[in-house]
Amino acid sequence: MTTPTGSGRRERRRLPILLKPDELEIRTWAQLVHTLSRMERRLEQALEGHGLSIPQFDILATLGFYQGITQQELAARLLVTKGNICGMIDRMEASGWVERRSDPFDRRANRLFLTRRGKALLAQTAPEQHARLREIMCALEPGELQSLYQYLDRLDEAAGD
Amino acid sequence: MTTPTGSGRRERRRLPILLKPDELEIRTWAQLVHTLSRMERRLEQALEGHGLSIPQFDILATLGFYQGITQQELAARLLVTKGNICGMIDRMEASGWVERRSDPFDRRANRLFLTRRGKALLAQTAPEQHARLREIMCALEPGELQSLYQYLDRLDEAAGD
DNA sequence: TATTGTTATACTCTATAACTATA
DNA sequence: TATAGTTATAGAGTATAACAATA
Repeated sequence: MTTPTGSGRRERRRLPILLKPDELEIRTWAQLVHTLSRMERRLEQALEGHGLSIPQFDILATLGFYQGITQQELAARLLVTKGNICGMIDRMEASGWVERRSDPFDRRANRLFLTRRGKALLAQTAPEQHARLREIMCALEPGELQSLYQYLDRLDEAAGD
Repeated sequence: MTTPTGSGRRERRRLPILLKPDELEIRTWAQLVHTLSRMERRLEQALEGHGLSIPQFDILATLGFYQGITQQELAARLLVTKGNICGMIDRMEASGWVERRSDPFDRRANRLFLTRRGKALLAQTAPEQHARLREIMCALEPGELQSLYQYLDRLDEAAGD
């Protein structure tokens, strides 16, 4: 049951520490969450001037790279449900950034494409995001960045599916 | 303006790649997001049996470590607004996990404490979360984990405030 | 039958801004 | 005045489940 430090009957201590997250696994996890949160806030600042959220930018960038994928493929890639993607695409289509085209070979499926405006928006925001990322990431040497990438990749696989 | 690859006038190509995110900064960022997302989903599974969300668990764990902090201190630590924390604590107080106690020295402020049930819940969920984390993190050698932690810490600082 | 997408619904997290009570 | 917390409001993102159209 691992009752945490200080199961005490009185709570009058100055700073009763219940849980001491001194193990590296926990500290690294907490750091991962914290770092991503900070970086997201930084990246959001650049996007909100364009009326874009981070998930929307992710979709924009994904469609820029994989034009013509289906909604389900997009959902799988972004690790969200198809219902979620459907709503996201609704909003982004309404904004004129994305276009659904029915797949002629399988008329159940939609193929997703960026519109001209969507491409322009991506062309405008991606370099900004990239610049901000570079500003932050340059805290690491190239070799360290490479290691970081690999560590994350391995954790990703270990987190499995 | 850095128009991405394939500004083409026709869109008939098989897979027109607009953006090639081949720079390590971008790939690492994408990997960071993806890995965290996967790990969160894994950790959520363990929590939802207890009716806990990840943000709630974060609060539980933070209060376990820093009992008696104020709502604003908690907000700053979790990088969210005080209004947000207020609502979170409302819900968690209603669930009987957290207790507000008015600070006798500054009656504007609330000091936050885990209730007995909150402590019990933390004592139950933290080891589970820890076990899951260890399962994933053991994909890295101890030295690598240490490096990962430091890299993230440096990025965190670089992302500044 | 199985699959793609849509719709309906609901909930959590999040933010902002105006408000209160205390300092 | 300034600060801690509350309230009201709003919105995004997310999930689930039932449904339609197509395969």
